[in-house]
Amino acid sequence: MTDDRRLTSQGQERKQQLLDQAATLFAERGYADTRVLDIVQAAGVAKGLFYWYFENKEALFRELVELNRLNLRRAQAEAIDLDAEPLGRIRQGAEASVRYMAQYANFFSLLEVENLEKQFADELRKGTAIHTADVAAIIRAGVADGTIRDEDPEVAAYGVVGTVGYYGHFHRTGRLDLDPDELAAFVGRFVVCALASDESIARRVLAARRS
Amino acid sequence: MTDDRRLTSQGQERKQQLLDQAATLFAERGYADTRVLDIVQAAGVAKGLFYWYFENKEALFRELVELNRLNLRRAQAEAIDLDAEPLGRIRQGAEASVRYMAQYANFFSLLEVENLEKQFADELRKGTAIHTADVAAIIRAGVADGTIRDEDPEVAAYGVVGTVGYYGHFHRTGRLDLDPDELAAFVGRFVVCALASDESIARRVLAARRS
DNA sequence: TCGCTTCTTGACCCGGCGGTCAACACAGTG
DNA sequence: CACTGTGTTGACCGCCGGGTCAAGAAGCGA
Repeated sequence: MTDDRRLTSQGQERKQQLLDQAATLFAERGYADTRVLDIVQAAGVAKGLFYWYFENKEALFRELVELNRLNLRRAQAEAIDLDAEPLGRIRQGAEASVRYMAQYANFFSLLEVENLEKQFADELRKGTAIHTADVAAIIRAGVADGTIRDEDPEVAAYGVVGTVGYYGHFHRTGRLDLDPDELAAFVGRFVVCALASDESIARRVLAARRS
Repeated sequence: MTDDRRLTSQGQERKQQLLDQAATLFAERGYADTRVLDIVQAAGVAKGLFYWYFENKEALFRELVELNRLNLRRAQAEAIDLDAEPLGRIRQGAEASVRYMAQYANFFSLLEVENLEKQFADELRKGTAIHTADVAAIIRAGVADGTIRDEDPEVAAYGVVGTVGYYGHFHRTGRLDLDPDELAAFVGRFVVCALASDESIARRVLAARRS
């Protein structure tokens, strides 16, 4: 199994190059329309080399998705102030996600990935499920403290995850020509207003700044 | 061109059968993983018959997407009371869309389709673009009359379209086990709260009933 | 220099899938 | 019944893309 392969630093660089090129191409064309040949040509290497580093096309894709998921999660964790109130945390996480997706436009949102290939659906839903569960836990706390409308936290969490995913998608596909920070701020307002139990709470949360 | 073919009633039934079977399979497996052979086997006919009715697999898919788009649009138009205030219309359209998608689970939301195949992307965005423009026009009126928060109507419209699309997707893929009417009502609340300029307006709109 | 390991190449293989089309069946009409 | 048009069949074809692997190159350490 290529996963257990010990690579020299040169090997690691080569592998990363393939991953980078693949990420760009998958984002541009989708998984199905990106051939292994396209990836290796973009990297300037021969086709057989691909299989030294990856078991197959699918394995490379899964590795990319997992990397993306972990990086997104890290960006969210870094942006979220654990001492903030629940709705503030929702806002921070949503804004961070939008920024992350704008910055790494060659990685696509989890929901886009989820839709792309049915063969990956069950496993790829893992990212969405984890993110949704995180958001739901925060919403539950917000409902309990009265700052978030009394809705089912699981259901509401899908609204946050979906909003982030869609705005990432529209931005990446060129239909929203906004500065990433502007877009992140808009998405933050959207989800805060959607969830806040009244407008004074929404106003307070949106006025909060984190440095 | 098979589009100009005059079909007997028998031919029309056969063609519809193929479309129906294809819709189900595309929804279950995606376009790429659904072969022409799968479709004709599901319909109980021979493979060559497919090409009597459709130029190719792609043509069938495009026809399905167009049918779906028109039907969704019709469902929205029927649900929207033109005399209602803007935010109420937004709510009605969103709820109708969610209901439509729950009812026709073998047709998928426009945004899902959009993501599926890059080869169709430009044309398939037509549905999203039309829907978004409709919603934006309503939002613009709502911003003008002060009932909708002062945001860019185009940007906000993507939030409505995206929310509907995502909730349709989660419901269809079994992660939201809600009655369609319940789900529609939730989505209606979500978008109304996200957009309303203050909570008394949100309350008024959500209290409104249309028989 | 030699031996071993890692990395790289590209011609080739093969299975799968979209699409073809000659032959045939069926239905309707004069 | 003969003719015409519509509808149907399935063996076959060709192309494409994922994957293979023997041969060779490069790198490293003794």
